[in-house]
Amino acid sequence: MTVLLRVYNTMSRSKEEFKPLKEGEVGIYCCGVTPYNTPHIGNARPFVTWDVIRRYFLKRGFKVKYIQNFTDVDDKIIAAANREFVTWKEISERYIKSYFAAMDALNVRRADVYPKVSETMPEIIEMIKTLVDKGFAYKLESGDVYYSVEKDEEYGKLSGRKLDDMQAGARIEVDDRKGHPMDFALWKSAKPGEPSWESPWGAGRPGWHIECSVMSLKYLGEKFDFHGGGSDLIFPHHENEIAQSQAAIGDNHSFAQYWLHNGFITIDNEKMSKSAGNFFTVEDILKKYPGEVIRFFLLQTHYRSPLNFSEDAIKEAQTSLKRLKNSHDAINELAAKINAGEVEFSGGENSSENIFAKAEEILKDFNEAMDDDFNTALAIGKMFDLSREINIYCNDFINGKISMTANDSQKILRVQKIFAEMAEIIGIFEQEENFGGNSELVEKLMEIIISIRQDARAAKNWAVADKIRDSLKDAGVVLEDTPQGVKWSIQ
RNA sequence: GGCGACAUAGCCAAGUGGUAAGGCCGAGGUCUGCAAAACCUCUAUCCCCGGUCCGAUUCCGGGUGUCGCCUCCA
Repeated sequence: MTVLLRVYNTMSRSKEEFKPLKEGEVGIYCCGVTPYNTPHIGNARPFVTWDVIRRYFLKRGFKVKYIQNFTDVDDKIIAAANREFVTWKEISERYIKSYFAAMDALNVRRADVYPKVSETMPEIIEMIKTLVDKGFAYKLESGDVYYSVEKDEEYGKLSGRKLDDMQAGARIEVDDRKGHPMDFALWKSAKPGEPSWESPWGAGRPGWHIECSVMSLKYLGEKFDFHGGGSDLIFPHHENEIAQSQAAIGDNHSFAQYWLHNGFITIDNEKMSKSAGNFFTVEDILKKYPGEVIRFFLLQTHYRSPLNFSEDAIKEAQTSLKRLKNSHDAINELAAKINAGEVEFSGGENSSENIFAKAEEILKDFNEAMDDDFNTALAIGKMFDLSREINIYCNDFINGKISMTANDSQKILRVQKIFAEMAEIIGIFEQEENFGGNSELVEKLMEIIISIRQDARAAKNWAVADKIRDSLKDAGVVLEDTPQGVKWSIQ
């Protein structure tokens, strides 16, 4: 297996050739969410990105192990619980559910494991103990345990900063009990009313960062291939993870080999964030647009680029996705006819030659685009190229301009497969259309309406025919009069 | 103050040392009872100034602008 795949590694700030640690296998750790409220579209971007990356590796024959955590013990969860007079567990469970609902809508496949902080306590305590024993961490009177950044010569290597250059305390008050202003908490002593776990340093809970070090080690080992997340996690989160993990393991080349970070979603070109209040939840967008459209919107831009969210932008994504969908439907219909033996073959023609050759070439280009740091924007562009070829062929065939031999039909089936393969990696056209209730009933009603309209058309009663079509359109149902009869679809 | 990213047509967005994918919108045409869908045609010298090079949008330097990280954050 020689896959020449290049990825942009934040650690080196350049594209590197991907070499799996184990031939044919990929281990991925993507930082998950802190479940304290419903996910917004910016939160969703890394998960859609990694979903595509995973699909691509699987398609290329890799065995993929994909881990994504839930940080279910956290200040904000506790704060939310206190506000609502419920337990932290209730809050985290509620928003984990809401997270999964959003991901299902976006057609994001489940990770292999979703470890939680609350279920990884013994291992977390174990690693902190190791860090204290090795002298990388120290305990305060209060029971808090801190990681000492000065003990780590390489601290700052991911984010490219030096301790001296950072303006610690510029925006937040420095806790002067700490040895160095940048030292960060591994273990926080329990305050009254907070959830806590027993530890060698007294009752408390883990600090942020340590959970990801522990969980990745637990499920992927000391070395694994990819670690991902949003760019805002580069510092301090991932920097601190590296510090902890490498100190604990005692090897500066352990932990993740490639660091991939996605750009932000913006609103009016400003970062979307919960604290700034300028966000759109996935749930809200879903009220107006299918999850597939949101997913497609995210993937039309390269994952490292910023992506500005707006109603117009998502509308455009919907329109262009429809274009691909039309081709998808057209080629599938033709393939179904071939498979059902409904296509009459005639000799002599070689109608599929052109589209077949182009499809194979486009698939190659598509894969090359994905090989180049998962360039979904380019890859999707290739899909549009094939889409045009499919439209031309299907139209010509339907209009009787061309015919097929048995050999052509096999090539057309291959073209259909190629288009489907690309769609599968992007993750579109996999969700059932929502008929908004009893689809059987809707089918029947539409049959009746269309038949009445056809009678009107036969009688050249255009006023009635057009009124039916226009009214349906207002209701979100589109009618198309084609040579093969009337087609309808829900907008 | 430190570090970093980006700047491509009306809009969105790829990309390459040898004059620039794709999508949306718009215009014209074909098809249609009219539409819709689809197809065809048309719409850019890539922020500014230097430098390297036979040649730069692509490399280097400077400038301007926008954004991000240095606090929780995807």
